[in-house]
Amino acid sequence: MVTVHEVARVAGVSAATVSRFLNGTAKVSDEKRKAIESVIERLNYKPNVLAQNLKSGSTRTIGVLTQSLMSGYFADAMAGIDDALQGAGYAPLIVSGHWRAQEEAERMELLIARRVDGVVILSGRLKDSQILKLSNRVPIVAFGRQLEGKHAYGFSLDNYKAVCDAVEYLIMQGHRNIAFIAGPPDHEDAQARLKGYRDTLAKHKIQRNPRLIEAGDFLETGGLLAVERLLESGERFTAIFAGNDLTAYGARLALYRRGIRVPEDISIVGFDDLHSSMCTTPPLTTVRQPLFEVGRCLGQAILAMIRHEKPDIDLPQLSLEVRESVRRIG
Amino acid sequence: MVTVHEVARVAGVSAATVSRFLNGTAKVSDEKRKAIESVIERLNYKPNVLAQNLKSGSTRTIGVLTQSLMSGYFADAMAGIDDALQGAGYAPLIVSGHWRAQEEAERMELLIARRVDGVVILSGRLKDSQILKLSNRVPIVAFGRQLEGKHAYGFSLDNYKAVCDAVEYLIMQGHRNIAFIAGPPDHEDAQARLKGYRDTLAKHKIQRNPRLIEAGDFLETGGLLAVERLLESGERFTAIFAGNDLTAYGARLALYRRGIRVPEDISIVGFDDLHSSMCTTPPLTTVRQPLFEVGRCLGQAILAMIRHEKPDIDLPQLSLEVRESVRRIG
DNA sequence: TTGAAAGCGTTACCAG
DNA sequence: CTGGTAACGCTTTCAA
Repeated sequence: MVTVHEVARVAGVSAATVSRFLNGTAKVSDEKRKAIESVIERLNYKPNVLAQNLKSGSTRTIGVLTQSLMSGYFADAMAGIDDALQGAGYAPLIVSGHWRAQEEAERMELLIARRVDGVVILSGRLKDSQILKLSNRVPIVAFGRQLEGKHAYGFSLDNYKAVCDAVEYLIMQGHRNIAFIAGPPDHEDAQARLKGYRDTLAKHKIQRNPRLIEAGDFLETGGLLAVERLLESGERFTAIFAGNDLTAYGARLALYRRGIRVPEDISIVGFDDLHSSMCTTPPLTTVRQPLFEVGRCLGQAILAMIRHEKPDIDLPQLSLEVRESVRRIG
Repeated sequence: MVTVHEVARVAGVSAATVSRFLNGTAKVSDEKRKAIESVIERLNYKPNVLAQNLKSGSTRTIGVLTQSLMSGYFADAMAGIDDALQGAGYAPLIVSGHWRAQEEAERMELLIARRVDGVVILSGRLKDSQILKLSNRVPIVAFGRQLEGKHAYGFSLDNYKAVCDAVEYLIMQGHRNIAFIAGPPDHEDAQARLKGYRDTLAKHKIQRNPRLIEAGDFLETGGLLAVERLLESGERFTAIFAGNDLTAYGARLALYRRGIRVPEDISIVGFDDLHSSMCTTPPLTTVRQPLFEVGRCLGQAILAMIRHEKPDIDLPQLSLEVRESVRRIG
C-alpha cells in the first residue's frame, strides 16, 4: 500500500504538504500541487482510513440498533437512515437486538467499542434511563420514545391519535362492535394503540366489551389465533382492528379459512402499512407509518447531534390509508 | 480515554506487558497479572479499536453489498449473514447498490476504502469480470452467480431446476395453459426461470404459446399489469406462474379486481416464499428460497476466505412449498 | 518474563 | 507556503 510519505518522496515534497493538499487545510503552490496530483494519480494513492480514524478519533460510522433484520417495518426505516447518511459520507453499522434488552445492551457496547460517531436506536426494550446513561458515551437518537438529553434525542409518532382517528373512521362507517387484537403488553406503541381504541369507543358511548379485546403478538400467528378465539367466543363483531399489519394478515387468513368474507362480512383495519398491504385481497385499510421518512429524520438528527446542533426535525405524521378492507354498514 | 500506557503506569508495569496480558501473547507473572487486572477494572479500560485496526490492518468488519435495504428478499439473507458473523466477532457494514452497476461499483470502493476484511455481494448487476478484479483487493463472496477465483467465490441456487419442478407440478395438477410473468430480462435468475418454464412445457409436448408469456419487473405492479394484459388478450389459461412472489401478489390483486377466484378459477405459483406468502389469501404455493440459510453460508464462506481456507459449503436447496393457490383440474 | 523503542499512516503544530 | 516532528493508542520485535 502506498502512503503519504511515498507520495511525498516521489513528488519531492513533504508528507505534510501532501496532507494539506488532500484536505485543503492550507494553500499549496501551484507547482507542488500539480506534482502531487500527478503522483497520486500515477501511484493510485488512497489515504488509509484506519490511520485517519485513529488520528481523528472519528469513524464516520453511525451505529444502527434495530430489532430484526428481517422485518419490513425496520427495513424501511433503515433505508431512510441510509439515505440521510449517504451524502454526508457516513455509513451505517447495523446490529440487531432481537427485542431483548440484554442483547441490545451488548450490541450497544459493541457499537461504542467500535467507536461509531453516533447511534440510532429503532424501538427496543432498553429503558430510557439506560439510553440516557449510554448517551454520555455516544450521541444517541431513538425512535419510539420521547427523549431529550444533552446527547440524546428521541421521538415517536402519535400512535394514540392515529388509532383514535382510525376507530372513529370505523364508527363513521357504521361499526359499533369492533374487536381489537392487541400487541405485546410491554410494547409502548401497543399500549398507546389499545388506549386509543378504548378511549374512542368510550367517547362514542359504545359499551365496552372486554371480550372483544384479544391478545396478539404483532405477528401473523397472533392475529390468526386471536380471530379463532374471537370466532369461537360467539361474540358479535363486524370489524377488527388489528394491532399491526402482520396481525391483520393473520386475522384475514383466519377469516378466509372459515369462509368469512372481507369486507362484506367483517371489516379489517391494520397498522403500519407494510408494502404488501397494498396488494392483499382486499387491499388493506391501515394506518400508514412513514417509516422511510422517519429513518431520514433519524439520520439527519444524529448527524446534527454529532455536529453539536439541536436536531430540528419536523416529524412525518401517521395517517389513515383508506383502501378496501372496510365496508360501510347499517 | 484511558490508554495502555495509563494502565501500565498505574499498575507499575510496561505497556508491552499490559498488551501481552490482554492478548495472551506471552506469559505474564501472576503478580503483575493481578495488578493489571485490578487496574483495568478500576480504570474501566477498554482498548481503542481504532488503534488496533491501524496496527493490524484489519477491521473485523464485513462489507455487505445489497441491492435494496427495503426488500424482504435481501433482508432474510442479511439476517443470515449477520447470524454467521455474530459469533466470529465480525460486524456487517451494509451498503446498497439499488440495482445500478455504477452505484454498486462506487459502494464497493467505499467498502474497500473503509478496509473491510471481506465483502459479500448479494445479487446485483456487476459483471463477473469486475468482481474478479475487485477480489484482488478484498476477498469476495457473491450470491447469484457462479464464481471461483483465488479470492472470489460465488454460488447461486438452481432456479432453472426449481421452476421445472414447479411447472411439472402444475402440469401434474392438470394445467396445460400456463401463463408466465417474467422478471427483468437482464436478470440472471429471471432468465433461468423463464427457460425452466419453456423447457418443461416442451418436455411435456405442450404447444408453446408466446402470448402467454408476459413481461414483469419482479414487483407487484408488474404482476398486476401483466395479468390485465393477459386477461384482455382473451387468451385462455388456468394457471399463472409468477416470476417471483411480489409479482404473484400483483397478479392475485388483478384477478381479485375482476372477481376471478384463486384457485377455483385460476391457479397461481410464485417464487421466493416471502414471509407474507404464508398468509395471503389463499396462502401462496411458491418456490421456497432458503435465504436465511443462504446468508449463513455466505457469512461462513467469507469468513473462511479471510482465513485463507477454501469455503466448504453445502448449499441449501430450492423447494416447492405447496400451499393453497393451485387447484387440481381436468 | 519484562521493558524500551520502533512502527502502523495520518494530521497538526511549530518553525522558518 | 513549506518541512520537520510529534502524536493518535496499540502491538511487536529486540535485548536483557
